[in-house]
Amino acid sequence: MEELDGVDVAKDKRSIEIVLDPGSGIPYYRQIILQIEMAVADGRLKPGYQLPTVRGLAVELQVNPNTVARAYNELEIRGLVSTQHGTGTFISDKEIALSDADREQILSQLVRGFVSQAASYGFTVQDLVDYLIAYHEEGEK
Amino acid sequence: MEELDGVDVAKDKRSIEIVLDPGSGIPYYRQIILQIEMAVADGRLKPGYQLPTVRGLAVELQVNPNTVARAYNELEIRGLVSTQHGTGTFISDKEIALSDADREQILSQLVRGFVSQAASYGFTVQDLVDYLIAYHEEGEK
DNA sequence: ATTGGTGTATCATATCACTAATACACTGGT
DNA sequence: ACCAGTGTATTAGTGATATGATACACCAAT
Repeated sequence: MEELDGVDVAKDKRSIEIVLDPGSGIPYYRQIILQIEMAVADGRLKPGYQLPTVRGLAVELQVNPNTVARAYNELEIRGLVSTQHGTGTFISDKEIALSDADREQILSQLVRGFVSQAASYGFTVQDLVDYLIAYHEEGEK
Repeated sequence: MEELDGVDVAKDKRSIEIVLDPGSGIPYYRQIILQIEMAVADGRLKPGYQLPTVRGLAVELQVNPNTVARAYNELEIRGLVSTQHGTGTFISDKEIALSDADREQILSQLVRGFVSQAASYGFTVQDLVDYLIAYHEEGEK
């Protein structure tokens, strides 16, 4: 916590901005999850970074510590973060947290749900493939 | 209900087999929705076909008529079926129920949600495209 | 108009999801 | 050992969700 040579030590702790929208109909704990997911996905949070403490974030968001804890807990189950009791909650390397078989299973389940949902709107799998490819190329430019 | 000349009249009414799994954790009304969605998606139910009546299906599934009605109601909101009070519930042409622009918008939203969700598990869009294509080819054989 | 079919509306109830209050348990530096 | 910081567990209250009981309303054929 000191600066030996005038250079700030990397604290691996970034303040991530989390905002709750009470009128969204989305539960608080889920809003927290989503925003952390996003931050990880787009690189704002990197492996090793410490998340705000349960209490700290709870005060900031004017919410019960349990609500934050629940979000963190669910993120840990998914392997996105790793918590040390008494120390804090940190972003983990998601890639290696799950076995390939697990990832395969999850992906399968996600796709199945997606296809089913889209089918109810009359979309075929071919539609989805086409659109997704377009979406992919879109994101690259 | 009679056969004048020995030929069954086309009734536009097919008995679609719906099965409820009490242990799946999926609500009955949702299971009904899903199975009808699937049947429409793969062509077992075509526009104009009449669905089982609310009461009939309720008795068959040993469930309250309200539960079936709820499923049908939700399907109507999505435009997948059309109900005539006092007459019955029928598959509608979903394809033309929505404008192309609406469909595009919905598809976009679905894909966005799917990609976001998958991203939280560390999957890239490329992963999704690959898997979806595999899934598609799988379904064709 | 009556009747037997259809979907609909209202209310009750059991269960679950979400959040909070509060107390507990672990960790690291002093 | 202490203490200030961290996450955790238990319990309870509120609201939403899912289902059912029951009565109502519409339609078509007679």
